[in-house]
Amino acid sequence: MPKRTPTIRPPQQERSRASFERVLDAGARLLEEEGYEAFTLGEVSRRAKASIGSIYGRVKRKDDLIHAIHLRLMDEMEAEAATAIAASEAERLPTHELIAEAVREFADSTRRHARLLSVFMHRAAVDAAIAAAGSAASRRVGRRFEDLILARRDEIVQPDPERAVDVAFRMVYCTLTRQIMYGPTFESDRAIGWDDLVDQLTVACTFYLLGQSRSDAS
Amino acid sequence: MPKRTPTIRPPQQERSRASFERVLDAGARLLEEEGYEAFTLGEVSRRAKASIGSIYGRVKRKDDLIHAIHLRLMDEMEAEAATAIAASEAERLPTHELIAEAVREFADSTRRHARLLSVFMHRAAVDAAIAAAGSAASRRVGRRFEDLILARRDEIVQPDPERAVDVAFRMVYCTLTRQIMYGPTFESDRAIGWDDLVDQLTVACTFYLLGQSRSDAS
Amino acid sequence: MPKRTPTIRPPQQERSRASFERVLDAGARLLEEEGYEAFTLGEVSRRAKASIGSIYGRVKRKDDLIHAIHLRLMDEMEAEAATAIAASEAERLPTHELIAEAVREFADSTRRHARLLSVFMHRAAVDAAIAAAGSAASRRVGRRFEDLILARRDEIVQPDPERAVDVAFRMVYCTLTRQIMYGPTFESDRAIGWDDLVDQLTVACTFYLLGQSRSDAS
Amino acid sequence: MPKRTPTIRPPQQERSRASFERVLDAGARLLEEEGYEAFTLGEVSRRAKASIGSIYGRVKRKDDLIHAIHLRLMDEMEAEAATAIAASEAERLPTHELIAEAVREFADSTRRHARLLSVFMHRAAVDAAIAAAGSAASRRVGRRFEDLILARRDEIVQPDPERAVDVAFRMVYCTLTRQIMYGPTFESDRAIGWDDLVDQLTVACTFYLLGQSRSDAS
DNA sequence: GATGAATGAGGCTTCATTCAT
DNA sequence: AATGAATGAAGCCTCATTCAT
Repeated sequence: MPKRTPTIRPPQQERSRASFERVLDAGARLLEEEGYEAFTLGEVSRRAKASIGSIYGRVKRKDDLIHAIHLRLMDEMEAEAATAIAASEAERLPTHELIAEAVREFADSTRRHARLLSVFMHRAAVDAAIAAAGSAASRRVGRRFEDLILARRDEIVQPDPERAVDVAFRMVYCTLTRQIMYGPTFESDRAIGWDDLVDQLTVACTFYLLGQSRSDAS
Repeated sequence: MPKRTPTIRPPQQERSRASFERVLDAGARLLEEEGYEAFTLGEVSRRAKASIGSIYGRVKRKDDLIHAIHLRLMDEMEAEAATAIAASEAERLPTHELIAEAVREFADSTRRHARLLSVFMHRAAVDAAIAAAGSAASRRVGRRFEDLILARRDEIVQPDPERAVDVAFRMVYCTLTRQIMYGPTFESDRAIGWDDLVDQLTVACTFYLLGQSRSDAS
Repeated sequence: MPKRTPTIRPPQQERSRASFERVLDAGARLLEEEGYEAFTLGEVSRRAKASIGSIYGRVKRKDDLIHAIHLRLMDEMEAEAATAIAASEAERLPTHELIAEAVREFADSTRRHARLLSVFMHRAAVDAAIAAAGSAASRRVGRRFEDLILARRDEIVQPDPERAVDVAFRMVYCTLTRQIMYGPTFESDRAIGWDDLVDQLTVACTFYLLGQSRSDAS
Repeated sequence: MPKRTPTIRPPQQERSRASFERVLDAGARLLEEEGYEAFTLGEVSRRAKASIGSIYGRVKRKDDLIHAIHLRLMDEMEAEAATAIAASEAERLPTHELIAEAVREFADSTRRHARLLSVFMHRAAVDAAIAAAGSAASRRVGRRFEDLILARRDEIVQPDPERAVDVAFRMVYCTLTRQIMYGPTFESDRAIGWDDLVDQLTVACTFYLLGQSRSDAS
């Protein structure tokens, strides 16, 4: 578990750790509530009741503060994913239920952090550091998802199981993250509910990976 | 065909029309090449060899210029989609080939306009007018896609064919647009090629919509 | 006479030329009166009655404004030197009077621009562009001084006349510029008057270049 | 020997003295290596491994720290000058060799401390305390130089020997300090070497003070 | 005394928008 | 209508100095 926060000067007094924690919290809430364009140091400073100068005591530039908030989120989501996957593995479920569970866990975590995640994903288009960290976190989650299902490789009907599992993960990942980025009616008139969409993604993955017969139950 | 450009003052003279056309072209290229943050009126004016004042003669504010460029792109992409769908309908293909063709046409159009589309999609998160226009265009394309396939409704194995076709469109739309926004290795380590991904999305849709048996051919 | 002002965007309207001229004047006076540390864009803008933004319409950054003021000064001083040297050449004076005249002309010009020149000389220690431009101007003046006297090369008693004339110019240049940079009592308790110092430098040069005998008159 | 350090609170404990000594050393090196603009208390503190607070325990404000460093340098250079002059006096040299020796000693000392000295000279333009202390030190050195040579007053050919020796000192002082402040090619294209320049200054002084005949040897 | 975190004034720079010509 | 210069509101960032621990 390597430390990945080189852009932050660690505080050397307890008092300041708490203050910077307030800054990170205020910054995250500000991003959630008002979006990136409203994320000015003046506003962060106002909300966190910490001077601009004290923020610059911890980070070298504004972007580094964003990165710090991002890393916190990525770490939190990864921990959630790890816990969920470990739980699923322990249960010895039939494969189609394993897929359903994995998709649902991922969906829940994504939805829980929807607003903040969405801001960072947009930021990733422009900020290489966020793109790199976000991509790395996604890939780690993706690897876990794929390993979990590849443990049942012999049930997969596609000729290249690795590729198929990868495509399945992408479909789930991209469809769900798009919903949180633009809402449920961006690309279609149908206002499909979140749970309904998650179910259908599960069905689609099951058909695609396992073939029709295995999912007769659903 | 509703008038969707209320924010632009139509030019009175031919010479102005040409000049504003240059502005739209230069703006589009600037967005493609340098992204939204570099899109300043000063730079647009420089590239289009048109004065800032003359731009303000056509639009009330900077965002309206972005909107005008966006609308042009949406119109162009919709026209492409309409042509493609009409061609597919005329061919009387077997359903799984129809799906493959529809997915491929959509993918081609998306890819052709990748850079510019990507900028506008990010803008949509922050600019309600772009979100609305982008969503409307996507929905029109989605409706066409879904109607095309729903013409074969009785071949669909899912209990709610409308919903299933909708989910299928979303999976294709979201997975492909995400690739153009973040590249092929954002969410996964596997560097899957564009064509390969398009193929696999087709397979996944076919399995999901038609069940395993119908797609034995692929 | 090459144009040496690449850092300034030339105004394209007459009105703006006048405004920028006011900015240069106000900037020069501010430097003279308050020195470099007080040279803030806010103060320049206030004195020139021109907005900060309008200054940035002409220069890319604050330093470029300083450079523009510097170049104006260098050009003016060079023109003065050229005129003076031309006049001295025309007179066909005996060599020791020629030296006296050249030294005096240089001294007058230096003294006339003392305050501003002093600011720029200090700036040269830190700003490479000013050092380069200041050095180039000094060298052009030095070359003229040296050529003027080397026209009488056969009267020079030192074994390497070029070097001797060069050293003479340096002694005059350095001693006089130091007086304007730090005043007449920095390096010595004796409060020597400017004219007296200029005279003595002339005598020293004459003894050094021509030997004792030629300067018996002084 | 007047007390010239009123702005520094003397340390009460031995440990503090050592710590403040480290601050002075680090500050001097920082000025030498990076110049005045990089001289921030944060950086001094970092280099000296002493807290900012502890620096403020010794000095009332940042400038006072600069002054302390400056005084140390002035004291050191004066001690060097005193030693050198005493040695020259003891030797009973012919006058022109005495001049040569005095000039050379001064040149050596100046050159040894070039970087730091240069920073302080520029600072003197803006900081009156540095100007005063620097001027006082220069004047003490100048007085020694002049007294040394005025001991041979009857060999001086100029009508006002005091003034002539003063001018000679100024020429040497100003020409050499300018070389260390701006380098050997600022005011002239000719790249004259340091030793060569020192020699020629000696020759010039000798001609000026003693007349041509006495320096035939050189 | 020592520490270093916190403060906040102040400087530079950008750019959408206005407006005189 | 067209031009592009002028405006001024923000925003970022630095650092001398203070002060709680």
